[in-house]
Amino acid sequence: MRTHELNSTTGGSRSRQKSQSVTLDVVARLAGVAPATVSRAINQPEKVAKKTLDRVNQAIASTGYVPNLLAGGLASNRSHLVAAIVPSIINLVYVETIQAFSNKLRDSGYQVLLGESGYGQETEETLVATVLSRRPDAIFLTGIQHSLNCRRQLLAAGIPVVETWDLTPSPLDLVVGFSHDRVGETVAEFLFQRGFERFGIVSADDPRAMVRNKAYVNALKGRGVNDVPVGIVEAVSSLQRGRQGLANLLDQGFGPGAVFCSSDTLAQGVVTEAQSRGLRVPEDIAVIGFGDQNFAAHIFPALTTVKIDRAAIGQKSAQALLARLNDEPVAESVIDVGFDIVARETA
Amino acid sequence: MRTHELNSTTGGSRSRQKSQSVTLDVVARLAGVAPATVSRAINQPEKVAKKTLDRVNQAIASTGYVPNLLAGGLASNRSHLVAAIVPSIINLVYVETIQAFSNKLRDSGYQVLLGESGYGQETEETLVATVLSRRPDAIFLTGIQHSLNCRRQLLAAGIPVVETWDLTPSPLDLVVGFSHDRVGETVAEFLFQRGFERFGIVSADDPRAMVRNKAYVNALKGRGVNDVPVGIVEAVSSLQRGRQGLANLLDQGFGPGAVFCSSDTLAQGVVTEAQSRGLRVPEDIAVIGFGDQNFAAHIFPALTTVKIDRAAIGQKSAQALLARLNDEPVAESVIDVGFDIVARETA
DNA sequence: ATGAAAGCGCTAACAA
DNA sequence: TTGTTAGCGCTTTCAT
Repeated sequence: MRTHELNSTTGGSRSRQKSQSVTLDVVARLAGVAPATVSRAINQPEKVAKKTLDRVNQAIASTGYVPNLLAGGLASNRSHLVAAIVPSIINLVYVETIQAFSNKLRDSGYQVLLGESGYGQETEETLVATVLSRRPDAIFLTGIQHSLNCRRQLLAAGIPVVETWDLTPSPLDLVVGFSHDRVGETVAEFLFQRGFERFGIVSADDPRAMVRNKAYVNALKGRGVNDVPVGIVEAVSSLQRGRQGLANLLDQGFGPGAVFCSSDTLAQGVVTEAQSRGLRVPEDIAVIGFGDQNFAAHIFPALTTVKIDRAAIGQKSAQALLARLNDEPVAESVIDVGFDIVARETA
Repeated sequence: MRTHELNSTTGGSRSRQKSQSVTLDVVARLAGVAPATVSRAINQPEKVAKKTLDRVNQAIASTGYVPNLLAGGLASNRSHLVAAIVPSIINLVYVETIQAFSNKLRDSGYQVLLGESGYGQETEETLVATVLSRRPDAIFLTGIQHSLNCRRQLLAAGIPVVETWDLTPSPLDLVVGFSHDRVGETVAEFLFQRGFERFGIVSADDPRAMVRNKAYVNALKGRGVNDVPVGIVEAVSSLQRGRQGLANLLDQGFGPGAVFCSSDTLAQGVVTEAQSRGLRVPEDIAVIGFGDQNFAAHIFPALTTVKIDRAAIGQKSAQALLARLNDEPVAESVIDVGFDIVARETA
């Protein structure tokens, strides 16, 4: 028996509280109905006579009854929990997607269980197992690369799955994202059109960024640009790492030219480093970021970047999952949210 | 019966999967032992003979068994879930605390259920109820202000509670944080010592920031400074709002002087706005932030700020909660993590 | 519209 | 060390 003593509101006396002893049965007895009726009153009030409903609600209020969703989930085989796995919770970019996802699901009575996988497949696999033990009704994944074991577990769980932030013709179930290949190409094209002659990269070593970088380099190669110096930094972007990245590039003799960054944060670091060295942006160093985060439009000079509708990824993921959960037909299992280049002052 | 079809690894065939039908009993039968033994093998392996353990583990591996924690939690009255409620999940400052909290708890087999309350007591109350229905073993709260109903619910739940990011002599149960009053005073003192003569504030309208502001203004008053213009912006800090905040102050005729910001993000906005107007930092506008976020040391000029050990709040909260959960004596129920002023270039 | 009864998958005494 | 027996608190047919 676990009980704990909490200070009362007055901060004074300490008395033993029986832990959560108000159950459905207690409410039922108090309302003079069967437990099943209380259950219905809570979950399908339209199936209960108004008079009964009132009595039940009053009993609930007077007891302060809080349903036990562990029991409910076990009995109904629906946990009303949706798991979401992101590489990093301190990366705003993913959190904004999760926020939209979460809000949309909340409206339908689901709660989101958030997990942080880091940028490796192994930790993802472990996390998926952990999270599946809570029997979520559906699961949100970041990226489309998962270990074989992870795929198996997901398959065995028999729940709707949405993979996000990328695209593939053959998703596990559903996929909502955009093409990183096309981003890389489009950025190359954009910078080329702007008349830059030297091109560099400052990128985190995350897999999706690498895809963009590769496409960028290839597109440039197609334009006759063969030397594209790269400054790779560790996976969690920060302003500091952006500064290091540019310093690195400059050390490699990178002259006047444009730098494609794998995130706006890194881009901001590049701008900062340039400024602190007295280099002009964009004349000496032009910069294009990725993400169009909130600050992008407001730093000085304003950041040119690739705009990703992060909230849309969350919303559409929720929407698709909800359709699955309601056994509605899903119009399309591959949803492309696209991207745009927002030309501001840095490139 | 909810079953869903997922593409198999090969992306080809679509076959119905029975949803998670591997239970403890199946594993037990396969291993030729009683269900209880499998349970022990998983939860207290030291109480099981090595030979038996091996057989069980093999059965688990070959079936891909994933325990059902809803059932486990119901039976044992321990969900191995700890709820954490923060005002905003897109505010890095709180998320960093949660990350440390989460990591520490993971080591002891707990998973964190994260909830976002916004900056109001009502939504917090609703969220607490929602979250308690999952029967968490403990709960992490941000701030010390909660509605009466919320306090009641928490009390009734009978679980350990830690309030954070603030201090009070009479916590609900445990509190880990620092004194916002003292921050305000200390900042005033610091700026005064540096020889500034005019003082302003750019602040979000969140309650804890307001406490700091008030203490700052009072301390200044004690020094004979009576006019402290304030630029208040909406609760979610952003670079843009920082810029607006300074613009606002400047419109009020704020001359050369120092500005105390309620977050580093706002401070960065203030610096940016100053720069974009050709004002010198710190000569014309000096700035002190709050938080010492990762970027603070690396923006240009480097930000002077109040350093809060956010990870320590998370760790110590986890530690204290863990002690409660293990029925160990808790040395102190009020834990002050303190703060420091980091003098860099902006003030 | 409501009630009775069975059981979801697991853990926790207690026996053996 | 292992097995047996009861539930945990709910939802869900199936009756009524």
